[in-house]
Amino acid sequence: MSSRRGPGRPAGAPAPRREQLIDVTIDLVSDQGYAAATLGRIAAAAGLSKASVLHHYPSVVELVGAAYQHVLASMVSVLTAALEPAAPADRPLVYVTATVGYFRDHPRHTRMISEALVHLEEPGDSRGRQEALAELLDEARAARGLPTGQDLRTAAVITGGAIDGIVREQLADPTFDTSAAAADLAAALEMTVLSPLEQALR
Amino acid sequence: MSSRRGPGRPAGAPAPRREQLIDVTIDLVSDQGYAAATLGRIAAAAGLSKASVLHHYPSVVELVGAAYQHVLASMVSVLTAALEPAAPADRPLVYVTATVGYFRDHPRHTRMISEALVHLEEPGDSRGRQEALAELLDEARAARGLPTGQDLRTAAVITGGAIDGIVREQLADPTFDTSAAAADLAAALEMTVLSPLEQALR
DNA sequence: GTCTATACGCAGATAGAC
DNA sequence: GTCTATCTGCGTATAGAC
Repeated sequence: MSSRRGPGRPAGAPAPRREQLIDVTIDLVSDQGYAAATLGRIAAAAGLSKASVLHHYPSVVELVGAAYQHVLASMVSVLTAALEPAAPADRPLVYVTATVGYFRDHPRHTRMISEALVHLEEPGDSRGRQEALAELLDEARAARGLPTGQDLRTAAVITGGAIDGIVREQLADPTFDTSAAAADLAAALEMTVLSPLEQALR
Repeated sequence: MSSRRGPGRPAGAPAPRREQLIDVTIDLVSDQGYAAATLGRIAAAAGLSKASVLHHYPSVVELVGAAYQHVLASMVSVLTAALEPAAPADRPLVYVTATVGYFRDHPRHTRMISEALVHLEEPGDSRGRQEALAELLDEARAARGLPTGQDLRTAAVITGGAIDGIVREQLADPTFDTSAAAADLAAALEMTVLSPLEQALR
Protein backbone atom coordinates (compact mmCIF):
# COMPACT_ATOMS: atom_id res chain seq x y z
CA MET A 1 0.00 0.00 0.00
CA SER A 2 2.81 2.40 0.83
CA SER A 3 5.20 1.26 -1.91
CA ARG A 4 3.26 2.78 -4.78
CA ARG A 5 5.40 5.88 -5.11
CA GLY A 6 7.26 7.08 -8.17
CA PRO A 7 10.85 6.03 -8.64
CA GLY A 8 13.74 8.20 -7.50
CA ARG A 9 11.80 9.65 -4.59
CA PRO A 10 12.17 8.48 -1.00
CA ALA A 11 9.21 6.60 0.35
CA GLY A 12 6.64 8.94 1.86
CA ALA A 13 7.83 11.96 -0.07
CA PRO A 14 5.07 13.91 -1.82
CA ALA A 15 4.61 13.80 -5.57
CA PRO A 16 5.61 17.30 -6.68
CA ARG A 17 3.09 17.54 -9.49
CA ARG A 18 0.23 16.56 -7.23
CA GLU A 19 1.40 19.11 -4.69
CA GLN A 20 1.54 21.77 -7.36
CA LEU A 21 -1.94 20.91 -8.59
CA ILE A 22 -3.32 21.14 -5.08
CA ASP A 23 -1.56 24.44 -4.72
CA VAL A 24 -2.98 26.07 -7.82
CA THR A 25 -6.41 24.70 -6.94
CA ILE A 26 -6.25 26.34 -3.54
CA ASP A 27 -5.23 29.58 -5.19
CA LEU A 28 -8.10 29.45 -7.65
CA VAL A 29 -10.67 28.78 -4.95
CA SER A 30 -9.14 31.44 -2.75
CA ASP A 31 -9.27 34.07 -5.47
CA GLN A 32 -12.49 33.24 -7.27
CA GLY A 33 -14.36 30.60 -5.33
CA TYR A 34 -15.09 26.94 -5.98
CA ALA A 35 -16.83 27.63 -9.27
CA ALA A 36 -13.51 28.81 -10.71
CA ALA A 37 -11.74 25.57 -9.86
CA THR A 38 -12.29 24.11 -13.29
CA LEU A 39 -10.15 21.66 -15.21
CA GLY A 40 -9.13 24.17 -17.85
CA ARG A 41 -8.21 26.86 -15.38
CA ILE A 42 -6.31 24.46 -13.14
CA ALA A 43 -4.38 23.15 -16.14
CA ALA A 44 -3.55 26.64 -17.35
CA ALA A 45 -2.45 27.76 -13.90
CA ALA A 46 -0.21 24.72 -13.57
CA GLY A 47 1.18 25.08 -17.08
CA LEU A 48 -0.17 21.71 -18.12
CA SER A 49 -2.74 20.36 -20.50
CA LYS A 50 -6.09 19.24 -19.20
CA ALA A 51 -5.27 15.62 -19.95
CA SER A 52 -2.11 15.85 -17.88
CA VAL A 53 -4.03 17.11 -14.91
CA LEU A 54 -6.34 14.14 -15.16
CA HIS A 55 -3.33 11.87 -15.30
CA HIS A 56 -2.54 12.84 -11.70
CA TYR A 57 -6.08 12.91 -10.40
CA PRO A 58 -8.90 10.79 -11.73
CA SER A 59 -11.32 13.70 -11.84
CA VAL A 60 -11.62 17.36 -11.02
CA VAL A 61 -13.89 16.60 -8.11
CA GLU A 62 -11.24 14.41 -6.56
CA LEU A 63 -8.59 17.05 -7.04
CA VAL A 64 -10.69 19.76 -5.45
CA GLY A 65 -11.54 17.39 -2.65
CA ALA A 66 -7.87 16.63 -2.10
CA ALA A 67 -7.10 20.33 -1.99
CA TYR A 68 -9.84 20.84 0.58
CA GLN A 69 -8.62 17.96 2.70
CA HIS A 70 -5.13 19.39 2.53
CA VAL A 71 -6.33 22.73 3.84
CA LEU A 72 -8.52 21.15 6.47
CA ALA A 73 -5.73 18.93 7.74
CA SER A 74 -3.48 21.95 8.02
CA MET A 75 -6.00 23.80 10.14
CA VAL A 76 -6.76 20.84 12.34
CA SER A 77 -3.06 20.33 12.91
CA VAL A 78 -2.54 23.94 13.94
CA LEU A 79 -5.58 23.96 16.19
CA THR A 80 -4.60 20.72 17.83
CA ALA A 81 -1.13 22.05 18.53
CA ALA A 82 -2.63 25.17 20.07
CA LEU A 83 -5.16 23.32 22.22
CA GLU A 84 -3.03 20.49 23.52
CA PRO A 85 -0.79 22.49 25.86
CA ALA A 86 -3.62 24.67 27.15
CA ALA A 87 -5.41 23.98 30.40
CA PRO A 88 -8.88 22.50 29.85
CA ALA A 89 -10.43 25.48 31.55
CA ASP A 90 -8.93 27.78 28.93
CA ARG A 91 -9.38 25.68 25.83
CA PRO A 92 -12.61 27.26 24.58
CA LEU A 93 -10.92 30.64 24.60
CA VAL A 94 -7.85 29.20 22.91
CA TYR A 95 -10.11 27.56 20.35
CA VAL A 96 -11.72 30.86 19.46
CA THR A 97 -8.53 32.86 19.19
CA ALA A 98 -6.58 30.10 17.48
CA THR A 99 -9.29 29.53 14.89
CA VAL A 100 -9.60 33.19 14.06
CA GLY A 101 -5.81 33.47 14.11
CA TYR A 102 -5.46 30.59 11.71
CA PHE A 103 -7.56 32.30 9.10
CA ARG A 104 -5.72 35.55 9.66
CA ASP A 105 -2.42 33.77 9.06
CA HIS A 106 -3.64 31.63 6.18
CA PRO A 107 -5.77 33.88 4.02
CA ARG A 108 -5.44 31.50 1.07
CA HIS A 109 -7.25 28.86 3.08
CA THR A 110 -10.02 31.08 4.31
CA ARG A 111 -12.39 31.10 1.39
CA MET A 112 -11.86 27.43 0.67
CA ILE A 113 -13.01 26.43 4.14
CA SER A 114 -15.60 29.14 4.36
CA GLU A 115 -17.36 28.09 1.17
CA ALA A 116 -16.90 24.41 1.76
CA LEU A 117 -20.16 24.10 3.65
CA VAL A 118 -22.01 25.31 0.59
CA HIS A 119 -20.16 23.54 -2.20
CA LEU A 120 -19.09 20.30 -0.60
CA GLU A 121 -22.20 18.85 0.92
CA GLU A 122 -20.72 17.00 3.84
CA PRO A 123 -23.01 17.75 6.74
CA GLY A 124 -20.89 15.59 9.00
CA ASP A 125 -18.10 18.08 8.82
CA SER A 126 -19.54 21.17 10.44
CA ARG A 127 -21.28 18.89 12.89
CA GLY A 128 -17.90 17.64 13.94
CA ARG A 129 -16.59 21.10 14.61
CA GLN A 130 -19.56 21.97 16.76
CA GLU A 131 -19.42 18.79 18.74
CA ALA A 132 -15.74 19.33 19.39
CA LEU A 133 -16.41 22.83 20.62
CA ALA A 134 -19.30 21.67 22.77
CA GLU A 135 -17.01 19.11 24.33
CA LEU A 136 -14.37 21.75 25.01
CA LEU A 137 -16.99 23.88 26.68
CA ASP A 138 -18.20 21.04 28.82
CA GLU A 139 -14.69 20.14 29.95
CA ALA A 140 -13.90 23.76 30.68
CA ARG A 141 -16.98 24.06 32.84
CA ALA A 142 -15.99 20.90 34.66
CA ALA A 143 -12.48 22.26 35.22
CA ARG A 144 -14.00 25.38 36.66
CA GLY A 145 -16.27 23.52 39.01
CA LEU A 146 -19.45 24.39 37.15
CA PRO A 147 -22.24 21.92 36.47
CA THR A 148 -21.82 20.08 33.18
CA GLY A 149 -24.01 18.64 30.48
CA GLN A 150 -26.47 21.35 29.50
CA ASP A 151 -27.37 23.27 26.33
CA LEU A 152 -23.77 23.29 25.18
CA ARG A 153 -24.76 22.46 21.65
CA THR A 154 -26.53 25.77 21.32
CA ALA A 155 -23.55 27.61 22.76
CA ALA A 156 -21.29 25.81 20.31
CA VAL A 157 -23.53 26.63 17.38
CA ILE A 158 -23.64 30.28 18.35
CA THR A 159 -19.91 30.47 18.97
CA GLY A 160 -19.06 28.66 15.77
CA GLY A 161 -21.31 30.98 13.82
CA ALA A 162 -19.76 34.00 15.47
CA ILE A 163 -16.29 32.79 14.48
CA ASP A 164 -17.47 32.34 10.92
CA GLY A 165 -18.90 35.83 11.00
CA ILE A 166 -15.58 37.28 12.08
CA VAL A 167 -13.73 35.35 9.41
CA ARG A 168 -16.17 36.40 6.72
CA GLU A 169 -15.86 40.00 7.77
CA GLN A 170 -12.11 39.73 7.42
CA LEU A 171 -12.66 38.33 3.94
CA ALA A 172 -14.87 41.28 3.03
CA ASP A 173 -12.71 43.90 4.73
CA PRO A 174 -9.08 42.96 5.35
CA THR A 175 -8.63 45.95 7.66
CA PHE A 176 -11.07 44.46 10.14
CA ASP A 177 -9.34 43.75 13.44
CA THR A 178 -10.06 40.08 13.83
CA SER A 179 -7.81 39.69 16.86
CA ALA A 180 -9.82 42.23 18.79
CA ALA A 181 -13.03 40.63 17.60
CA ALA A 182 -11.82 37.21 18.69
CA ALA A 183 -10.92 38.63 22.09
CA ASP A 184 -14.38 40.15 22.39
CA LEU A 185 -15.98 36.87 21.47
CA ALA A 186 -13.81 35.00 23.94
CA ALA A 187 -14.75 37.47 26.65
CA ALA A 188 -18.42 37.04 25.85
CA LEU A 189 -18.04 33.30 25.98
CA GLU A 190 -16.32 33.61 29.33
CA MET A 191 -19.09 35.75 30.68
CA THR A 192 -22.03 33.77 29.37
CA VAL A 193 -21.16 30.10 29.53
CA LEU A 194 -17.94 29.76 31.49
CA SER A 195 -18.84 31.86 34.50
CA PRO A 196 -21.13 31.20 37.47
CA LEU A 197 -22.84 34.46 36.59
CA GLU A 198 -24.75 32.68 33.90
CA GLN A 199 -26.46 30.51 36.46
CA ALA A 200 -27.69 33.46 38.47
CA LEU A 201 -29.33 35.10 35.48
CA ARG A 202 -31.44 32.14 34.45
CA MET B 1 -43.01 54.07 -16.83
CA SER B 2 -45.91 52.49 -14.97
CA SER B 3 -48.12 51.96 -17.98
CA ARG B 4 -46.06 49.15 -19.46
CA ARG B 5 -48.18 46.35 -18.16
CA GLY B 6 -49.98 43.70 -20.13
CA PRO B 7 -53.59 44.29 -21.13
CA GLY B 8 -56.48 43.01 -19.06
CA ARG B 9 -54.62 43.38 -15.78
CA PRO B 10 -55.10 46.30 -13.41
CA ALA B 11 -52.13 48.61 -13.16
CA GLY B 12 -49.68 47.47 -10.52
CA ALA B 13 -50.85 43.87 -10.57
CA PRO B 14 -48.09 41.30 -10.85
CA ALA B 15 -47.47 39.37 -14.04
CA PRO B 16 -48.48 35.81 -13.16
CA ARG B 17 -45.82 34.13 -15.28
CA ARG B 18 -43.06 36.19 -13.75
CA GLU B 19 -44.36 35.35 -10.31
CA GLN B 20 -44.42 31.69 -11.18
CA LEU B 21 -40.88 31.80 -12.52
CA ILE B 22 -39.66 33.46 -9.36
CA ASP B 23 -41.49 30.83 -7.40
CA VAL B 24 -39.96 27.82 -9.10
CA THR B 25 -36.55 29.48 -8.93
CA ILE B 26 -36.87 29.89 -5.18
CA ASP B 27 -37.88 26.25 -4.92
CA LEU B 28 -34.90 25.09 -6.94
CA VAL B 29 -32.44 27.11 -4.88
CA SER B 30 -34.10 26.01 -1.69
CA ASP B 31 -33.90 22.35 -2.58
CA GLN B 32 -30.59 22.11 -4.42
CA GLY B 33 -28.75 25.40 -4.10
CA TYR B 34 -27.97 28.14 -6.55
CA ALA B 35 -26.10 25.83 -8.91
CA ALA B 36 -29.37 24.06 -9.65
CA ALA B 37 -31.13 27.25 -10.71
CA THR B 38 -30.41 26.69 -14.36
CA LEU B 39 -32.41 27.75 -17.39
CA GLY B 40 -33.34 24.22 -18.37
CA ARG B 41 -34.43 23.22 -14.91
CA ILE B 42 -36.37 26.40 -14.34
CA ALA B 43 -38.15 25.94 -17.64
CA ALA B 44 -38.98 22.32 -16.89
CA ALA B 45 -40.24 23.18 -13.41
CA ALA B 46 -42.45 25.90 -14.83
CA GLY B 47 -43.68 23.73 -17.69
CA LEU B 48 -42.24 26.08 -20.30
CA SER B 49 -39.55 26.02 -22.92
CA LYS B 50 -36.23 27.72 -22.26
CA ALA B 51 -37.02 30.38 -24.82
CA SER B 52 -40.27 31.20 -23.07
CA VAL B 53 -38.49 31.71 -19.80
CA LEU B 54 -36.14 34.13 -21.50
CA HIS B 55 -39.12 35.95 -22.92
CA HIS B 56 -40.05 37.02 -19.39
CA TYR B 57 -36.55 37.65 -18.11
CA PRO B 58 -33.64 38.79 -20.25
CA SER B 59 -31.26 36.29 -18.70
CA VAL B 60 -31.06 33.62 -16.06
CA VAL B 61 -28.88 35.82 -13.90
CA GLU B 62 -31.58 38.47 -13.86
CA LEU B 63 -34.24 35.94 -12.98
CA VAL B 64 -32.25 34.51 -10.11
CA GLY B 65 -31.47 38.02 -8.96
CA ALA B 66 -35.14 38.91 -9.05
CA ALA B 67 -35.98 35.82 -7.02
CA TYR B 68 -33.36 36.77 -4.48
CA GLN B 69 -34.62 40.34 -4.27
CA HIS B 70 -38.13 39.00 -3.79
CA VAL B 71 -37.02 36.89 -0.86
CA LEU B 72 -34.91 39.64 0.60
CA ALA B 73 -37.71 42.18 0.37
CA SER B 74 -40.03 39.77 2.13
CA MET B 75 -37.60 39.36 5.00
CA VAL B 76 -36.90 43.05 5.29
CA SER B 77 -40.61 43.76 5.36
CA VAL B 78 -41.23 41.27 8.15
CA LEU B 79 -38.26 42.47 10.16
CA THR B 80 -39.27 46.08 9.76
CA ALA B 81 -42.78 45.30 10.94
CA ALA B 82 -41.36 43.52 13.98
CA LEU B 83 -38.90 46.24 14.87
CA GLU B 84 -41.04 49.30 14.36
CA PRO B 85 -43.40 48.87 17.34
CA ALA B 86 -40.62 47.76 19.69
CA ALA B 87 -38.95 50.12 22.12
CA PRO B 88 -35.46 51.11 20.97
CA ALA B 89 -34.00 49.52 24.07
CA ASP B 90 -35.42 46.14 23.05
CA ARG B 91 -34.82 46.26 19.33
CA PRO B 92 -31.58 44.29 19.24
CA LEU B 93 -33.30 41.42 21.01
CA VAL B 94 -36.29 41.69 18.72
CA TYR B 95 -33.93 41.73 15.75
CA VAL B 96 -32.33 38.48 16.83
CA THR B 97 -35.52 36.61 17.57
CA ALA B 98 -37.38 38.01 14.57
CA THR B 99 -34.57 37.12 12.18
CA VAL B 100 -34.27 33.58 13.46
CA GLY B 101 -38.05 33.33 13.53
CA TYR B 102 -38.29 34.47 9.93
CA PHE B 103 -36.12 31.64 8.72
CA ARG B 104 -38.02 29.18 10.87
CA ASP B 105 -41.27 30.33 9.30
CA HIS B 106 -39.93 30.61 5.75
CA PRO B 107 -37.76 27.55 5.21
CA ARG B 108 -37.94 28.00 1.44
CA HIS B 109 -36.18 31.33 1.81
CA THR B 110 -33.48 30.13 4.14
CA ARG B 111 -31.00 28.57 1.78
CA MET B 112 -31.44 31.28 -0.80
CA ILE B 113 -30.41 33.99 1.63
CA SER B 114 -27.88 31.83 3.38
CA GLU B 115 -25.97 31.03 0.21
CA ALA B 116 -26.39 34.45 -1.30
CA LEU B 117 -23.19 35.75 0.23
CA VAL B 118 -21.27 33.10 -1.66
CA HIS B 119 -23.01 33.08 -5.01
CA LEU B 120 -24.11 36.66 -5.40
CA GLU B 121 -21.05 38.77 -4.81
CA GLU B 122 -22.64 41.87 -3.40
CA PRO B 123 -20.47 42.89 -0.49
CA GLY B 124 -22.68 45.88 0.15
CA ASP B 125 -25.47 43.63 1.25
CA SER B 126 -24.09 41.91 4.33
CA ARG B 127 -22.42 45.16 5.21
CA GLY B 128 -25.81 46.77 5.30
CA ARG B 129 -27.17 44.17 7.69
CA GLN B 130 -24.30 44.62 10.05
CA GLU B 131 -24.47 48.37 10.01
CA ALA B 132 -28.17 48.22 10.72
CA LEU B 133 -27.59 45.93 13.66
CA ALA B 134 -24.76 48.10 14.95
CA GLU B 135 -27.10 51.06 14.82
CA LEU B 136 -29.79 49.19 16.70
CA LEU B 137 -27.25 48.30 19.36
CA ASP B 138 -26.09 51.88 19.67
CA GLU B 139 -29.62 53.20 20.01
CA ALA B 140 -30.48 50.54 22.54
CA ARG B 141 -27.48 51.48 24.62
CA ALA B 142 -28.52 55.11 24.44
CA ALA B 143 -32.05 54.25 25.50
CA ARG B 144 -30.63 52.39 28.49
CA GLY B 145 -28.42 55.25 29.51
CA LEU B 146 -25.19 53.55 28.53
CA PRO B 147 -22.35 55.30 26.72
CA THR B 148 -22.62 55.07 22.94
CA GLY B 149 -20.30 54.85 19.99
CA GLN B 150 -17.84 52.05 20.70
CA ASP B 151 -16.86 48.72 19.12
CA LEU B 152 -20.42 48.08 18.02
CA ARG B 153 -19.28 46.89 14.64
CA THR B 154 -17.54 43.93 16.20
CA ALA B 155 -20.58 43.13 18.30
CA ALA B 156 -22.73 43.32 15.19
CA VAL B 157 -20.39 41.07 13.23
CA ILE B 158 -20.36 38.51 16.02
CA THR B 159 -24.12 38.66 16.50
CA GLY B 160 -24.83 38.44 12.80
CA GLY B 161 -22.52 35.47 12.49
CA ALA B 162 -24.18 33.79 15.45
CA ILE B 163 -27.59 34.25 13.85
CA ASP B 164 -26.28 32.71 10.63
CA GLY B 165 -24.89 29.83 12.63
CA ILE B 166 -28.26 29.16 14.21
CA VAL B 167 -29.99 29.33 10.86
CA ARG B 168 -27.46 27.02 9.23
CA GLU B 169 -27.86 24.53 12.04
CA GLN B 170 -31.58 24.55 11.46
CA LEU B 171 -30.90 23.85 7.80
CA ALA B 172 -28.69 20.90 8.69
CA ASP B 173 -30.92 19.60 11.45
CA PRO B 174 -34.57 20.68 11.33
CA THR B 175 -35.14 19.39 14.85
CA PHE B 176 -32.77 22.00 16.26
CA ASP B 177 -34.62 24.35 18.59
CA THR B 178 -33.88 27.68 16.97
CA SER B 179 -36.23 29.60 19.24
CA ALA B 180 -34.31 28.53 22.30
CA ALA B 181 -31.04 29.28 20.56
CA ALA B 182 -32.26 32.72 19.60
CA ALA B 183 -33.30 33.34 23.18
CA ASP B 184 -29.87 32.26 24.38
CA LEU B 185 -28.21 34.55 21.90
CA ALA B 186 -30.44 37.44 22.90
CA ALA B 187 -29.63 36.82 26.55
CA ALA B 188 -25.91 36.78 25.78
CA LEU B 189 -26.28 40.02 23.86
CA GLU B 190 -28.12 41.52 26.77
CA MET B 191 -25.42 40.48 29.18
CA THR B 192 -22.42 41.48 27.12
CA VAL B 193 -23.25 44.65 25.25
CA LEU B 194 -26.54 45.95 26.59
CA SER B 195 -25.80 45.81 30.29
CA PRO B 196 -23.64 47.99 32.55
CA LEU B 197 -21.91 44.80 33.62
CA GLU B 198 -19.88 44.88 30.48
CA GLN B 199 -18.31 48.15 31.50
CA ALA B 200 -17.16 46.80 34.84
CA LEU B 201 -15.41 43.84 33.28
CA ARG B 202 -13.25 45.80 30.88
C1' DG C 1 4.21 12.21 -18.00
C1' DT C 2 2.84 14.92 -21.34
C1' DC C 3 0.69 16.14 -25.34
C1' DT C 4 -3.14 16.84 -29.31
C1' DA C 5 -7.40 15.57 -30.87
C1' DT C 6 -11.83 14.41 -30.03
C1' DA C 7 -16.22 13.42 -28.04
C1' DC C 8 -20.18 14.46 -25.18
C1' DG C 9 -23.22 16.90 -22.44
C1' DC C 10 -25.09 21.06 -20.52
C1' DA C 11 -25.99 25.89 -19.89
C1' DG C 12 -27.19 30.23 -21.98
C1' DA C 13 -29.01 32.54 -25.57
C1' DT C 14 -31.01 33.82 -30.42
C1' DA C 15 -33.98 33.31 -34.73
C1' DG C 16 -38.02 32.91 -36.49
C1' DA C 17 -42.56 30.44 -37.02
C1' DC C 18 -47.13 30.08 -34.95
C1' DG D 1 -46.55 34.14 -25.31
C1' DT D 2 -45.04 30.10 -26.68
C1' DC D 3 -42.81 26.99 -29.37
C1' DT D 4 -38.84 24.31 -32.18
C1' DA D 5 -34.51 24.61 -34.03
C1' DT D 6 -30.06 26.06 -33.76
C1' DC D 7 -25.71 28.09 -32.23
C1' DT D 8 -21.89 28.98 -29.26
C1' DG D 9 -19.10 28.23 -25.41
C1' DC D 10 -17.48 25.70 -21.53
C1' DG D 11 -16.51 21.86 -18.55
C1' DT D 12 -15.34 16.92 -18.22
C1' DA D 13 -13.35 13.18 -19.78
C1' DT D 14 -11.15 9.64 -23.07
C1' DA D 15 -8.05 7.86 -26.91
C1' DG D 16 -3.93 7.36 -28.49
C1' DA D 17 0.62 9.24 -30.08
C1' DC D 18 5.15 10.75 -28.33
